Amino acid sequence: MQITAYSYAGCLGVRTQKTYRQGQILKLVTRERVTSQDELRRRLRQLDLRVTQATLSRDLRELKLVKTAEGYKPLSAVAEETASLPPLTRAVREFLLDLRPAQNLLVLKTPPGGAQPLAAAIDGERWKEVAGTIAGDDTVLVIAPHRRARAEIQRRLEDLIR
Amino acid sequence: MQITAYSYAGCLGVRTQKTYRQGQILKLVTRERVTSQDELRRRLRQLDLRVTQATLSRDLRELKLVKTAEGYKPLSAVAEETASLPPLTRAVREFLLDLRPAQNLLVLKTPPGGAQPLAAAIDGERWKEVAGTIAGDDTVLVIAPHRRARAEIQRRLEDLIR
DNA sequence: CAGTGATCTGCATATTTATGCGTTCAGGAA
DNA sequence: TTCCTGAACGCATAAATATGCAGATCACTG
Repeated sequence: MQITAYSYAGCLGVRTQKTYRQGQILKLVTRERVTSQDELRRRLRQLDLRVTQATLSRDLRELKLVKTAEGYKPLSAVAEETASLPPLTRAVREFLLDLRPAQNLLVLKTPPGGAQPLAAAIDGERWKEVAGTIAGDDTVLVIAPHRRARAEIQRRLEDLIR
Repeated sequence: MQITAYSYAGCLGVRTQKTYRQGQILKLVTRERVTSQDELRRRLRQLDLRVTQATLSRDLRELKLVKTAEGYKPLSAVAEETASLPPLTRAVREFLLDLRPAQNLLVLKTPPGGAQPLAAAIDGERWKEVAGTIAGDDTVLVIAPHRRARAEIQRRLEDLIR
């Protein structure tokens, strides 16, 4: 027996359907690909929820759903907290895919386009162990004066990963 | 000495500034709040990168940057893989904040509006241990026939968290 | 090199999203 | 009750974003 009593949304006064509607939006969006607010509006209409696009624009903002190439998606809580971290921490978590030492050098791998911002973030720290950085498209070369310094930089970066 | 040789973007032929530009976009966007493509266009112009809004629209898509109330943000790799996970896994990771047992019941806490989709996802599994679910706004009550079943459901949900 | 296909980009415009303002109504306070 | 106040919402439209198409340049290939 599935009880499945969705929506006792009426408990705050039947007038406002906002809470119930937003729940349905979340449900819809996590299940299927919805690529525009107007499409969402039509899907909701099938559930007897009639609202305008304007209202959906407001709902989506409140629910922190963002438009991606694959439709609206929740901006995970993880991604959010990210915004308040120090620049280097953010950059490392966002872009650093791989890290390999080579004598006094450190080779960092990132997704395409990620090298520039990662290198910028490292430069921003002004660590004295860093002689310089060279950033391509998906690779950053960090140059240290000697192996000992390289090891220290490596340790710090690895610490930031989690 | 900071070498900081950004941008040897010319390496594939000077003509295309795409790679370099996208690197700068990433850098800009992770550092400051950019709320529209036109604003981004103006910031880039200060770096001597002159492109139209149309190009930025394409860049942002390629870089998987999404528009949020606080400006454009990277859709973290984490959030992405999420899209391909089973519905219940997604729902749990996205919405489940807290989980507490009470005899044969399980009380799940979610952010506002998250209860409906989470309950729907649980229902979708059609587990025989689940007698039914009741979803409010930020709370789901999962009803099991007895404590043993509740423990099993709890175990499965906890497994999904990570 | 001439030819071919792929990529990048701008332009113009279609499509989509955001928002100022006005209305309605629920929930108090008096 | 009657009068507030604030939330929810639609309407109209402004603002922002996406895209079809065409021109330009590059990377190859023969």
